[in-house]
Amino acid sequence: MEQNLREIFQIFSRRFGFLNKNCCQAGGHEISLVQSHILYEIDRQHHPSIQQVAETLGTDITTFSRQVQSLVKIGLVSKTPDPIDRRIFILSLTAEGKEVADNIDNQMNQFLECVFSNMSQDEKATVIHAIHLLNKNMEKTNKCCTTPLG
Amino acid sequence: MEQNLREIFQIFSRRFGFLNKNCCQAGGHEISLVQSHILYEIDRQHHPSIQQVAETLGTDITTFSRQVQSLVKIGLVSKTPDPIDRRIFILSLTAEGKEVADNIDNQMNQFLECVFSNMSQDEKATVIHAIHLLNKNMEKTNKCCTTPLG
DNA sequence: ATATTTACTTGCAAATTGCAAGTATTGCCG
DNA sequence: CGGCAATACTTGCAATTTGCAAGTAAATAT
Repeated sequence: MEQNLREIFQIFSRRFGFLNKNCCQAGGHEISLVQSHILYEIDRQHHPSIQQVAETLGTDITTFSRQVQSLVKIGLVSKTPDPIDRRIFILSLTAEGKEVADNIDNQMNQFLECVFSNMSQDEKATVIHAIHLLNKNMEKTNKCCTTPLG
Repeated sequence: MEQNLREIFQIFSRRFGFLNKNCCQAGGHEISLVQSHILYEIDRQHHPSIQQVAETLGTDITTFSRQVQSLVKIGLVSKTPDPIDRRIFILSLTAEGKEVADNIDNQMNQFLECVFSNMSQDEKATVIHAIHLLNKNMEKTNKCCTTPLG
């Protein structure tokens, strides 16, 4: 029963990473994996600042600043100065950016549905419940271990 | 019940990625995330060739060739020509490399145990079972969806 | 015996990264 | 109010990482 915990997570995480990579072209835009993550996160958060998204993704702020610039240049993201605090830029997806993000999301979900299609309803529910459990507990465990999570 | 499947996986995968990143210095060697993945995979496979590991990790072979060179240079990996087919180089961890890989692995598992420590035995078993299910089904689903997994 | 394939390596040139140092705006404290 | 620190973001490098093209060397096919 006490197997190597890391191994099963490592394999799963790698495969999920491949999936993310493969779905990058889904929007017809050939964006990079990093850009895909950024689109995803801007879509998910409610009018986030540059700082917020950079931190969420664990990216250096200067690197992130440039990534955003490139996404603005290709017309997928727009930067709006915060009306209250003008040091801050609010990020949002353009119509085109939203479309790309949605296409990627659909393709991801489609693949995942496909993975689940070989499972019973019970198994599927179990898996979803398990991931929720993991997420909840990983969040709680931020300061538990010697190495803090970023 | 029908929530966004991708989301929960995306969050989990990202967090697990952070964990991997944070454990890179565990061996006292300050290696990069990519190097950590390579050490892990060399350790896991049984005397793999350069080609094999590159493919497993989804890395371009030329990039991978250079990554291996750097790991050889810092003394964590050794390249041995295959006695039967001399085009092939067999990869293995040096004693030091094995130690680094083990340290990282221990730290990863330690953190994961910590995450599980807030769960009941039943919950833990459920999660482990769920990840196994996922891995099994993701493997089966290679050619299922329109976008093939790498 | 020659051609093709396979495994791996190098030459670039482009893209990505992060630290240091910058600007601009806001908040703080006397 | 005025000056000083803090915050949000941007640019200047310089180093690293990346991948395609083109190479070498060994094995396999014809």
